[in-house]
Amino acid sequence: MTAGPPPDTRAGPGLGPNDRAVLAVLADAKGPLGAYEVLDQVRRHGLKAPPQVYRALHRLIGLGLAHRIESLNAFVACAHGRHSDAVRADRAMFVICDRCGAAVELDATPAAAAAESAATAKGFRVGRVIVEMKGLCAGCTAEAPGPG
Amino acid sequence: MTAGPPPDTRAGPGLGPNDRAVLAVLADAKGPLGAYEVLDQVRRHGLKAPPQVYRALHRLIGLGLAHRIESLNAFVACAHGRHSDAVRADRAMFVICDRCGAAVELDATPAAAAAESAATAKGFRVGRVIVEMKGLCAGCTAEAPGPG
DNA sequence: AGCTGTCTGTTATCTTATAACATATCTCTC
DNA sequence: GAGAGATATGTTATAAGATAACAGACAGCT
Repeated sequence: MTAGPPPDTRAGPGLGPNDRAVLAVLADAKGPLGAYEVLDQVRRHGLKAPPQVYRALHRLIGLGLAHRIESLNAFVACAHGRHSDAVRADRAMFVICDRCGAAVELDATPAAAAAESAATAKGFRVGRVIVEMKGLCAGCTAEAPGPG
Repeated sequence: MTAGPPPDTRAGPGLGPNDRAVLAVLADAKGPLGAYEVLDQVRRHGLKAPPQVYRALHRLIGLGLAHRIESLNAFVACAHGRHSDAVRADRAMFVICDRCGAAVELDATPAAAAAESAATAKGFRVGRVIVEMKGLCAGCTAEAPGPG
């Protein structure tokens, strides 16, 4: 038999130990994490430099296991673990609470369809669609002042 | 009468000379500009440091005269010069050509409504809605390889 | 063994954005 | 026109986000 432990394929093929460490940190997080916050958390796994984290993040995003939130320059684990072919990774959208920082992943399909329709009418061929909302989550709305 | 030239109010009240310089650069640009690209262009107006540019950009965005494109960390002049109350500044969306860098501003109202609907159903109170699309513009689609 | 491709480690650097503090300017009031 | 308050500006330093470039390790294949 070969020496060494068998590869851990829990999270799917093609993931190296760095990828799994980064994914685990994102999955445990309460909300979106900046790349350097991830780095702080994975130092105990031996990762030391930004490129290691960014490489893992890029792979995870490519596999649909994580998402980048553009308006925060931050990253989250995908709420679905892994997207099926039917639910494309780039059809996720986020609502982000300005008060508590929580980010909730929602299906972007209807919004993306409306957006894509307008773009296609202008002759654009659309690839990725980014939809992000800022506001207050249910809990923070209850506590915050405001109309009605 | 007071000494000195009368205030230039072409672009509206409340704009200082820095704001007008930054806005003029954005309006002349072929596409979205990074804050440091703007800075390079306004050095001839005497601006020297990033905070001067960022402060002007923040004011312009607040007034609806410019937009930030989150996925590019870049800025554009608003295509409409100034939004009326009826067409809210935060109801603009962008399609960005990955090949030539062009960014076209479109009305985000239908897409934003669809997105907001999903968020409201989860108890969110929505403020700003960000919709950005990446892809190929009509011209670049014609030149680029691909299906159909 | 030798080749190839992927993943990893490391240093240095680049880009983007803001904190903090000082100075000036404008306007309103008395 | 002197003083107070708000707004705009200038400047230095630094925080935060991201990548280029190169070196080493390791698996699978012929």
